[in-house]
Amino acid sequence: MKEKILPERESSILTAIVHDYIITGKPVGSRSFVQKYSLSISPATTRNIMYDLEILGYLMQPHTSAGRIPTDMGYRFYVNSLLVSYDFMRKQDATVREDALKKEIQLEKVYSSITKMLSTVSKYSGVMLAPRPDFTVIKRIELLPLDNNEVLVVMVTRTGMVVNKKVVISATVTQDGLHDYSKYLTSELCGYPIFEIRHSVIDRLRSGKPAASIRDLALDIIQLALTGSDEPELYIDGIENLLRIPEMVEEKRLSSLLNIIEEKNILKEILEKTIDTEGVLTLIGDEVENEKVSGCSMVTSSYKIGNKNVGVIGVIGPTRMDYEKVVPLVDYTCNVVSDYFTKMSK
Amino acid sequence: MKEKILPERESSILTAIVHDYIITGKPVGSRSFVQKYSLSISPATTRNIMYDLEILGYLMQPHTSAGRIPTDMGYRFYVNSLLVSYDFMRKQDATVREDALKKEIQLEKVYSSITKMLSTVSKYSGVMLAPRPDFTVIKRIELLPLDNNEVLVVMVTRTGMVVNKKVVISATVTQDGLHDYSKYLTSELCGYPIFEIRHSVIDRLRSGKPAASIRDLALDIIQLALTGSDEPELYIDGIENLLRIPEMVEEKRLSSLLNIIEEKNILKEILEKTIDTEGVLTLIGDEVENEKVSGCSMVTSSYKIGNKNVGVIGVIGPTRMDYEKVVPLVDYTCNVVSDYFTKMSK
DNA sequence: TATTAGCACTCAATATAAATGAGTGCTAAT
DNA sequence: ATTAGCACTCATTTATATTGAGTGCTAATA
Repeated sequence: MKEKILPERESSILTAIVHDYIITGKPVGSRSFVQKYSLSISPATTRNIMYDLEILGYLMQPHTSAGRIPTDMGYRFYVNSLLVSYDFMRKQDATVREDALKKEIQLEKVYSSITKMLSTVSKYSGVMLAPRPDFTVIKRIELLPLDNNEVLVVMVTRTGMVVNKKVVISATVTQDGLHDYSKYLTSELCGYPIFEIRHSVIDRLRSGKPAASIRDLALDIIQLALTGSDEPELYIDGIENLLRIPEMVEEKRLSSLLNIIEEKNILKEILEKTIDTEGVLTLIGDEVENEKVSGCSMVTSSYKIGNKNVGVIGVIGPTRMDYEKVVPLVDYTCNVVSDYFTKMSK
Repeated sequence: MKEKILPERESSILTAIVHDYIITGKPVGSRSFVQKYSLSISPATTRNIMYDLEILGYLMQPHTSAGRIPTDMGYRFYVNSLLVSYDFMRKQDATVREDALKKEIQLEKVYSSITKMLSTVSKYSGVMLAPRPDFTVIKRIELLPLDNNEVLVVMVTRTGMVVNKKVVISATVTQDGLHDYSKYLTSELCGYPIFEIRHSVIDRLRSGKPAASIRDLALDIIQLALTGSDEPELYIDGIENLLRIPEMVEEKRLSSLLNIIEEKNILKEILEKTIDTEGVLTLIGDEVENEKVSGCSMVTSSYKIGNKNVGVIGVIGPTRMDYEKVVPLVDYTCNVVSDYFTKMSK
């Protein structure tokens, strides 16, 4: 959809109006507007311009004798005309620092610290769609005896994360036996992503030339360890923040929000749709095509491992969100996350 | 503090009033009260009794011409006179089933599923103070090479949980070397709780008779792996639920609540204080001696490993909480958790 | 003596009416 | 094109009844 070109003055007034509304949350009226910004045009002129902008669909009036508020299209214009400045990021030291993440070997903690940080800095709610577990590339497998017939499967991923699974087997095996299994599995499966292991590698190995006797049981164990859903997990943080925003609390928007939190699937779907987008994506109001999140906006960006998009991070807030700060925040964080995953996977 | 004995009729009226207020949240007036419960006494008599109960401190009036609401003391009387019935627990299949927990080897997930369940069933907020990490008894230690000079320390606890730590060392060691270290560490440290290992066992081993050359580096590694805070972690779930309760949302109680969620320390302290209590503890309103949580009540219970109290679970809600359901819920869940931990640690 | 009908009184909550003020659109003059 | 001026609109605020569920007290009743 092509955007109409607005004359300079109209454009800057529109931008200013949207900006003002984002800050104050109150409809912007002509008189107080020119006064506040000491403009050199009269309220009447402003009114005329506002009228034009309303006809064009950028502004609307909540009721006849009120000031103007931006439509979704108005926000869109504002966001598009935003020359994103990363200045304020320098002042923020609460940002994710890559080296802080590096110490962590538990995926869940990495994810939650990223969302926590997004919500803390933005003062809205931070979300993260984790990479599909199936894309994880296995680097090393170690089997350890736990109990009579329980085996602990320790899998080290290419990104340096460690995943544990408990597997119950019928046969009993010695510790030395398991040690051999581990070597076998590591040598055969190292470098493969989980989905390949599940769908082809195991079958290939099974039907291959009759190998050592260890083969079948070892494969049984890893097969069990890799069972489980391939759903990418969704992390949310900072819902409390949204409750500090008046227009969120009002009406039934609150309960609609709580529903979303409870059934994360809706959000998951929305985020999954955006995964192939490059750069920061702002979804304003109804652009998020889901009536349950009407009145909300999302700023998202897909992070990568290497040059493949594997997941999405983002911030959810009211339509009246401080895009000027959130956009660079999401962009910056996304880069950090991409770098982190990419470096780790080398 | 000894409780005054109330005559049968007074007592049952008080109980009924508190009950009614818990359900409706509205001050209970004499006329509608007798009507609603088709009592055989007149409103006037009820008023007299209410007056007495007010003098005794069980009830109060929000304003002169309103009905009565319970004081903290009134709630206390109600809770004390509660003959806890576990009937409804049978109908709840959303409760934690021990066998569901048994499949899990990640402590964090066990904890969060317990709190999630507490909040889901109670419709309030579920909390859990996890056992101090230092009390964990080590059953088995395994060292695996990760990278050049990074070692993955896998610790299996007596309760069957698995804890991973990454340790960076200066020396380089072979895989076989690590294997020997593992054996050494397991044989020396198995059966000791972490705090003993930290405070005495390591020292003792170090100063013992000069052992194999592996000793010192092995001890270095485990020492690094065991560094870290001994703070018991706090898990919270279902804050959303509290936002559905009118009196929580009103005034600044909401923000006070959000603060608590943000700095978990306050709650931690409160819960830690209760850890040596046996059975279910109800803290009503100001009995939680912290002005930040005024207007809230907590129902808690300490769970055990063997016969030692190691942590606390509980439910946080408004003073006007449905104690009749929450008390058995917390009690029951606590038993399940105790049994679970105890069985696992055998 | 314990209970209750009756009555005057209170006061939050609700409904109704008036006043305010920030906003608009339109027109005519600059 | 811009703007001063003016009549008009309407959410918000303020002021003013009205209502109704509640109380306490007193005197009659069982």
